[in-house]
Amino acid sequence: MPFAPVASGVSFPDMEADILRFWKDRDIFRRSVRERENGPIFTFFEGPPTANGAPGVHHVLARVFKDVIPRFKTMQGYYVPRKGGWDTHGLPVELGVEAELNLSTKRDIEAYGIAEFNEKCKESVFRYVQEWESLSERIAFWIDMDDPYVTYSNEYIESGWWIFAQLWQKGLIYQGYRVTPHCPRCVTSLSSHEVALGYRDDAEDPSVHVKFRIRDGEAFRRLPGDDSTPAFLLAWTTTPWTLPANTGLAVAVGARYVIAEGPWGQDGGRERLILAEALVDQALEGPYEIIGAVSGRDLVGLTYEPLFDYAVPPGYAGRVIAADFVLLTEGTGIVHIAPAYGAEDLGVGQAEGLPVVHVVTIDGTAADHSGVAWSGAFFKDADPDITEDLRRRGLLLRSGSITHTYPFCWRCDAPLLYYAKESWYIQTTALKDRLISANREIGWRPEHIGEGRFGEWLQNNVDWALSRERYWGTPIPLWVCPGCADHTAVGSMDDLAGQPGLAGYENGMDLHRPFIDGVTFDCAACGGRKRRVPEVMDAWYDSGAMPVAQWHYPFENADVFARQQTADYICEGVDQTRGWFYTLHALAVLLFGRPAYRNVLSLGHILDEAGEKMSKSRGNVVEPWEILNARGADALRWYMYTASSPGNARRFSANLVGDTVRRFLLPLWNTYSFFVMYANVDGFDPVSAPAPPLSDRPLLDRWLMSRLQGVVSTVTDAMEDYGVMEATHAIESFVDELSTWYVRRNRRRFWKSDNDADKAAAYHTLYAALTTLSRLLAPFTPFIAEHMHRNLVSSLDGGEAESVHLAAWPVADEALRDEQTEADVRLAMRLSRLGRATRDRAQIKVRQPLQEMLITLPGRADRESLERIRDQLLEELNVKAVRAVDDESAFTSVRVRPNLQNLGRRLGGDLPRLTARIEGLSDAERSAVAARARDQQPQELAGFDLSHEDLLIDSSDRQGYISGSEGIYTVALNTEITTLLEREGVARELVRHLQELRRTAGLDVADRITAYVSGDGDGVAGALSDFGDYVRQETLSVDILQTAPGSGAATNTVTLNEGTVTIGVEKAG
RNA sequence: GGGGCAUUAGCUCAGGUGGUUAGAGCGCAGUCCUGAUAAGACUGAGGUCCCUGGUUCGAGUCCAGGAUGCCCCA
Repeated sequence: MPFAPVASGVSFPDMEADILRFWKDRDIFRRSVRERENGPIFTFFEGPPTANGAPGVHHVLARVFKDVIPRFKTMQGYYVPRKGGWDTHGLPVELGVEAELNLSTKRDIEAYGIAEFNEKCKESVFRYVQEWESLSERIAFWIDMDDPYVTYSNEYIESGWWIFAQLWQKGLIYQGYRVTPHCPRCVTSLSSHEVALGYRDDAEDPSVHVKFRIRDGEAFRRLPGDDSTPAFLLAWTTTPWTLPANTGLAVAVGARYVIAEGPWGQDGGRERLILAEALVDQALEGPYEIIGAVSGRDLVGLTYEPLFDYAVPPGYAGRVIAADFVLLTEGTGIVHIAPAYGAEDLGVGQAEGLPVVHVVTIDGTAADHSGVAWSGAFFKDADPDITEDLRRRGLLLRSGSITHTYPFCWRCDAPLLYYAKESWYIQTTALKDRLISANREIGWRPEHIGEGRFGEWLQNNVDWALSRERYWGTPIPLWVCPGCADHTAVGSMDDLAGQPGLAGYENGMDLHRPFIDGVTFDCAACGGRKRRVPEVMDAWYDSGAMPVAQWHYPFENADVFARQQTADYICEGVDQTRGWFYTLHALAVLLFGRPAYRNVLSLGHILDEAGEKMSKSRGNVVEPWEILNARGADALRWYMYTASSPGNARRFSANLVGDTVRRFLLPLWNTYSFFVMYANVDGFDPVSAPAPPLSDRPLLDRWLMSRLQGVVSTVTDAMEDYGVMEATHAIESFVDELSTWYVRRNRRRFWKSDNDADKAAAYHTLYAALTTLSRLLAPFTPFIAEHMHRNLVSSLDGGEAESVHLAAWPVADEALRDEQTEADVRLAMRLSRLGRATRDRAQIKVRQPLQEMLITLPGRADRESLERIRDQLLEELNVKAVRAVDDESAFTSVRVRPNLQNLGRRLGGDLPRLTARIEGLSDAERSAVAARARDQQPQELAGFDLSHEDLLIDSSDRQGYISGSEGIYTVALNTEITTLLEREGVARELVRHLQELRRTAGLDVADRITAYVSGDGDGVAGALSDFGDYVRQETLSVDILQTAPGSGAATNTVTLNEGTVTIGVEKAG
């Protein structure tokens, strides 16, 4: 037997386990990479996961898409090294450990000990590494996990330091403020995720309208109204405690503002208030008059008296600035800006040069100022005092309270505040233009991310705040002198080791906090002692540093880095747009002036069946192992590739993967199993058996080979454009046609007893399709592809690759393309479908032969096609003849009747004259009349003027025919069943029942038998007298006895032609 | 509040550059075929292509506005 038997019932998970063992034993992954070492390089970057949680099905999505492109490129001959990695730093890791140790504040952590805390973090990040590795292996995500990069390693950190020093030298690092959500009780910043946990919809806060007095000056005097009437800018806020920190007011330049005058002074004196026209009715009450209007643009530059002067710089004048976030739907259209307490405030404040003024300390209490009543009060508790103070001074127009959404700490329930802290920044805005132009060199899938989500993000680029006042991260390598504030950016360990007066440093020491904090050295400028700044890097910095740091560049691997510094392909979830996709891009552009990757596939999220995001807290996470154990990795992979465009969010459930098995994998496997079964019976050897030239093979063989080339080229083109879904859909429809048309139509060629050229052609054709398919499938369903390849190709003599993953990607042979043949077969399939539908309607089963099928074929090309596919139609539809006709008149007749309801009353006794005329119409006349009527044209008949409503037109199948149509094609079956046809039908029924019995009796397909047929009804006898030879031949019967079955025979009773018949089979001789 | 995406059959989703009759799988109903057999095939029912306008000879597709959902950012 040339091939190992392939059972049609298969357990994909078991099969895959065998393949996994084979890959491991024969080191296939490593070899697939190494054997291409001299090919052109194709660089893949792994966006590393954090192994402090178990991988879910969404990780499978990312990993199978990461996997498929490198596999494809490898087969195309590229060298595709795939270095794995682990992301290990960051706040989520710290939070996990905090929860475990029951710590809730930074004070707690420091009391616990930074060294011990970081040790716990380090332990936690590999807690699930085993799980990640085994899942990756199980889904056949091929990545080098033996030598991964680990972001906490000293080497990785050192490369990060080098990058930082580079940026420092380019002058791209500076210190500024950054606003973060802050919990005053825990004294810690919260991540956005944590903030989201604590929103409350029913938070009650003050709502106050306050008046900022405009300073005298040129702009003031240009305002409408009397200069002697004081003028104020009216602003609204829900956080009175931030008012002492106000340093600006923002307006919308495009909006109209009005000057209202009314008795708002302390003693009822007249005052002017400026506010947005659209909000006058909302904001003002009581008598007032509008005395003029100005545009927002005109207000910009006005200066005003601060409400409080104790915190702002001495003599400070507030300034009106423009901002695009000013709303005209609530408030006054003039927004109070306190840069220390709002991200937008800080952003616009920095752009406009407003000072950052703090009036609250880090633990949430109002800063001490002499003479300030609320000194030391909790910030929220200061609101009434501040409001009252403003009222006393006549600076409050209204006060009340509102209920709105406000965030609270998810741990301790304290109200959060947005708080500006000193932070280190990378000045990405300095290279904004290059960031944008470099983005145009990147191929985005889906395309819209590049222009949309990512492009917009770059357009609105703000500097990257990269420091965190945390513990478990890459320490910022910046040492500062407390005396003269001189900074040293350390770019390597050698750099550090070479500093003058170094203390606390040891070779090979852990570079993390707290150890690195103890390293000090002398300040060259003033002789002071330089200490490291306390912050660590944002963990995103680690991720963006990965192209450099994974190789410990520039300290090692300069050659490797030179070849692999730009990725040809990366792939992650769409949530990485402003994460990894951005940090990679930013650092590469800043350091090297070029993009970090050429192509990026951004994946949509996986939702549950109800369209809800999967999350642990919702409890709707699908466990990947359940699916893998039940259906296998190929099924899950194929599902991921085919189910939806990869960039779209997709609803997921385990059932859908089961559909994949039924729809695709099983038909594929059955086709493969079919081939092996017969090839083994016949001892077919693809190497030694002569292959008839393709031109000598039957139409369907040429069709299949042509289709195959088409699929190869479609899949190749799609994959080169990262169109995984398009590629897999093309394969899917090919497999469908292979299984439901080629194999089904050609079964007989495989099991007939002649070992002729026709059979050889069939074997070679199907063999070529299956082996090419195995290579096309290799990147997508690596297991089944491997099984097919190992069994069909590697098993042969002749040095073929022992793994499909070491084989070459197929190249389409255009010479085998044959458009005409493909069109022929398309027509055959279409007409067959139509014929079957018509039989269905006629209630005549396919096993009953019919005399003739007529087909209307309008075009000459189709008529020529018909000649080539006639045999297929005869067999497929079980008719004796197929005939093309010009139109439907051969099998339908048009009927024209007078509409008696209309005509009866009108014509009365003349009616019979018309009726006679209509009945006497010739076929041609009748058609013409019907055509005019259908066209809603009036016409004259037998002297009567008739509208189209006076005639009833319908058509019906002619006696003995039944027809059906689809598009431009109509077929009609001659339904007359002659005695001979009926007998042939019975014979075929008999054959089927005997075959069925053969199988249930466990006979081999090659066994010869004696058959018994007995029972009432003479249909059987008639059928056997006319078609006995046929029955014998089909069932391999030596003899058919019309008697009760012998005692050794397997028997069955069947209903045949409405009679009950007993049949039996028995192995002959 | 800003940006992005999605909305097509009961469900999950396809539908380059506008073009004859909008498709697939699942599910449902009914058949068929079977020397691939615990497979397979076919047919049928099922559609306001989210809504409203516009451009066009022609719109599921392009444009504008709106609705709903999801994501990112505030």
